Amino acid sequence: MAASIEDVAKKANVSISTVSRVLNRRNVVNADTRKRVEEAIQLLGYRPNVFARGLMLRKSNILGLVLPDLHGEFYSEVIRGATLKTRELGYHLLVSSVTAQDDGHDVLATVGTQGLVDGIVVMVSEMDSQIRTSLKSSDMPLVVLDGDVPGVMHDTVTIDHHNGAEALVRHVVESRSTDRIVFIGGQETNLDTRDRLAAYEKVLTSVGRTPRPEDIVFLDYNYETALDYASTLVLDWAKEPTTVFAANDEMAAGVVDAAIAATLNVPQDIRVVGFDDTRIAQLTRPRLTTVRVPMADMGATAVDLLCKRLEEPERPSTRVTLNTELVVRESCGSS
Amino acid sequence: MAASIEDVAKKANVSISTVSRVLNRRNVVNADTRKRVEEAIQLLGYRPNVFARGLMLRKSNILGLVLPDLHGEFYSEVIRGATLKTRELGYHLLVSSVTAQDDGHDVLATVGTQGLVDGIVVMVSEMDSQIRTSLKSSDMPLVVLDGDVPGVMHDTVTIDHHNGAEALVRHVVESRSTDRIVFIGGQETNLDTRDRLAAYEKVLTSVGRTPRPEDIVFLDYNYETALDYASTLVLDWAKEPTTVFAANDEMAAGVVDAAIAATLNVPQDIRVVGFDDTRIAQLTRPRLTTVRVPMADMGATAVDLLCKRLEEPERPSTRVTLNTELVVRESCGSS
DNA sequence: GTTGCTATTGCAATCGCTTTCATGGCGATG
DNA sequence: CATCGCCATGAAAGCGATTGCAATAGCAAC
Repeated sequence: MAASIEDVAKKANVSISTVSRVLNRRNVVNADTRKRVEEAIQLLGYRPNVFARGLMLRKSNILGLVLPDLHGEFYSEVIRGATLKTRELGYHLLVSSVTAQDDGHDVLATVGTQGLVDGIVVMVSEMDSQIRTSLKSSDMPLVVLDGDVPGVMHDTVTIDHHNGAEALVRHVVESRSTDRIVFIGGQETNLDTRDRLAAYEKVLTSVGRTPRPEDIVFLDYNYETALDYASTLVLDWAKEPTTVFAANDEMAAGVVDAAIAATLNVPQDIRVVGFDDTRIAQLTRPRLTTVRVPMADMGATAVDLLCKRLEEPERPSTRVTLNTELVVRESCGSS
Repeated sequence: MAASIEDVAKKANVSISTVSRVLNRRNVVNADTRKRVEEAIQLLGYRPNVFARGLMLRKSNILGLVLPDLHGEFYSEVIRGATLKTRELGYHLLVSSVTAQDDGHDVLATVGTQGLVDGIVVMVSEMDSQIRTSLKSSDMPLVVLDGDVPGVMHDTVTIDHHNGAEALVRHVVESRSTDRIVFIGGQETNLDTRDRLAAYEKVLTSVGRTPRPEDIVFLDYNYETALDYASTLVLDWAKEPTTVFAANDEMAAGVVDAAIAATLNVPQDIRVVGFDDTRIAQLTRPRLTTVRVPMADMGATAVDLLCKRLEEPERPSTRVTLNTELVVRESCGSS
């Protein structure tokens, strides 16, 4: 049985109040007394009980992180950034994923058991997610990663589109002005996909071209799916000058592999660009032109924002936009 | 302010004891009463306060997961498996990483604050890690992932070497009996690296060959490092029939890329095999012969084991060995 | 010698919940 | 009709901290 504050008090010959005071650096405690208490603490290896503490303080020092699903490098990096920052700020991180079946069935149940976490970082990748409604019924400090939850007060971390998606499409449009550009997204309801598609349409429109519905398709962000899909179409695409814009690197890699399997040359016969700049982007041959997304930074920034709000609950809600960067490699034939 | 048990009691016109009883399905509560209470709970959206509960029960329903570092797909998958299983079993998962600087400075402080977690899953990848000593001073239920902590009672999840590392080396030795085999490990103190090296030495010895020190090198599991390292040596290697056995796929990919950069052909001029069968293994050209490691399974199994122990603290400590599988692709020239 | 401060420290209430023990009601038994 | 035992429920004692308030002591000022 671990030592309690009472054990410490006894050993140091003081009351528990005094022990608590030296622990919380409150009202001055006499130097001698403090020393005695500290020795006792040391001696007994005493650690305050989180529960008792939380009960009084109504604070757990635990942050919740809810991700749509924990697949691939993207999420891995977000978690990594979040973990490190959490640690740095003296908190703990409770990670939870929301699987498809259980679409936000109850985020609050997962992570929001009364008092368990002081606040949460949520990545809501689906527009119509039930997470949103769950979120509304809570008044827990909230940071939304790469999205928005209308009707709920929260801070936000997003990535900029101007230097990212738009720059990418602009790059393609400018260097390959005659190319047909095929957009391959993740799920149609996915927010990132929407944003990237919006950038695609915006840039095309800005140069006087009209996005064609048949050039836009929604898959699921996976390599295999993109590979399968592209396999049947890649020869068609290659009949005219075409660039494929995949909403993430995995799918881009799938397209590249489909092209290669069809004995096409990338970028000579067909061009491919991806998104995220994960490790994958450097491993395909040719390497992928893509947009670098500061994945770990996103996690870290979200945690940072959350902690700021915990310290100062009344601060106006903020939105931090992280920079992305166009990374030109060989897969788009213009490096 | 969230509703407390007392609010529920009042609304249902019973005492808090009764509310507590219907919550904990203990001694039979009269059906009518129970119904009244349940309605009140529903109505007020009452959720028991974790702290008050934990204070009495000395149980948080939180599991800790401590990983050496949160890089790459390997860890991402472990976390994924662990999260899902944790969720399934009704627990929460607190994830923490141990960075190099802070080498297990105090795992217990990180994850083991008095009572915060009910037990932990630890991946100790360094042999001399201070984590080990930290661990000894705790008597928290513990599951060690892919390793061992002598002197501390714990359950263990490992991967089998026979069907994995050894099969891989055997495959190389048998299909390319004249090849020099270069082993590229992660850090020399890393347990996985030790295991894979052991397999390498064992198989070589078993066929009457003597492992040569100059064929064994320790890097850091990273693509870039392996790329740099291999760049300077790959032409040398290629002078005689050589297969490079990298301790993970990332390094293998680095070697492949170094070879390609040197205008060598893989597998004609030099062969490369990796480990883990991460996504990367399918993206390199040629694709990597490697060993499939059930990464998500490892996380899930560890969590499972931990929960079993929580339910039955006195059960004998167990060791679960997960199967790995040789995956032969093109990079080793024998498919 | 009182009185008034200040610096320390202790007492006790409180947080929300679990659980032991006591109580009251009631049908069954002798 | 008194006794027993069983059910269902309430009262109250913690669990281990924090913290407002009271108490004590030492000291200066009048």
